[in-house]
Amino acid sequence: MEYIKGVESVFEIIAEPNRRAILSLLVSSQQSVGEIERQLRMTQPTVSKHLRVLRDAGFVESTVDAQRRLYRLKPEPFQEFDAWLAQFRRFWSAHIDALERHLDRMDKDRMDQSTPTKRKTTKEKTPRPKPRM
Amino acid sequence: MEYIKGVESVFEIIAEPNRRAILSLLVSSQQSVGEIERQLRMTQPTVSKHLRVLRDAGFVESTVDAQRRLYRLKPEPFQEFDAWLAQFRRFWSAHIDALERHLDRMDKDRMDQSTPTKRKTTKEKTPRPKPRM
DNA sequence: CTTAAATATGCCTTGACACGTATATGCTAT
DNA sequence: ATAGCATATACGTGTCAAGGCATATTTAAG
Repeated sequence: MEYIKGVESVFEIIAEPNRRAILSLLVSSQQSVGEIERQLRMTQPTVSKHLRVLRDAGFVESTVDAQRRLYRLKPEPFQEFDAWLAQFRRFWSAHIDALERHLDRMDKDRMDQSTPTKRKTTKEKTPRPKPRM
Repeated sequence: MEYIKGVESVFEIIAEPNRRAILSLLVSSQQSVGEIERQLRMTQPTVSKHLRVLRDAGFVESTVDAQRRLYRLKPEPFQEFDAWLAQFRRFWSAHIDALERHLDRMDKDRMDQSTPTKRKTTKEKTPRPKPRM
């Protein structure tokens, strides 16, 4: 008997690129495992495993069609993600055009917690670490 | 040689619970590393590392205030989530009040919304949906 | 029943990453 | 200069998920 392994959050589910690809594929219509496998060029076990994860998390559901399983989207987890995003939506939509150009420009003075001392133009010194590619 | 570490997508960034906590904390106002450390009860290196990841991904930016670094949100990455969610939004909103009829809706909706349906007439046999609730 | 097709699962290896501890760097005041 | 605080990074370690491969399960058909 198998019991539930990891109750992954919605965020962990969609962190996987292949799973996002599967979800995007299912937007148009339901698909069988084999169809997903061919369109996304993944091996069959990989597709099945991801679908298992997606189903356990409520992203998809399946019906049986002969030897195939047809998978289709379920809406609930997306709503959950949207709910999380909501707390930031107000923030970004307010700043979207004004702040965007401003930041793009360069870094500007942004000090309000004054410590009366000498500081260097309060410049964000983004160390620009290692350009990893 | 140097190992080139993974370029994490915005989805991988928010998969981490502590990072989501930091982001939520910054919604109200900018915070220093020490303030985040205390409020979220994380060790200082952990906070700094997560902030580093968040900054590299464009979720936050920082300014220098004496010995402190003040971190605040940046809006761009959140828009990316919103854009990704958009492809599912129409789908799920139609489901909210008609969950029980969703199997019927799918076929009909595909034609209504002019979805690029490239389905290959997968014949399905009466998908007897199991009553989920 | 046997075979074939489609899908699911188990085992294993590998690599990513998060954390803790220790240390380095940056910044300011004296 | 030196000290001291705030933050950043390096290194070692443990954990866990994703993929490959082999095999089990399911379903249909002969």
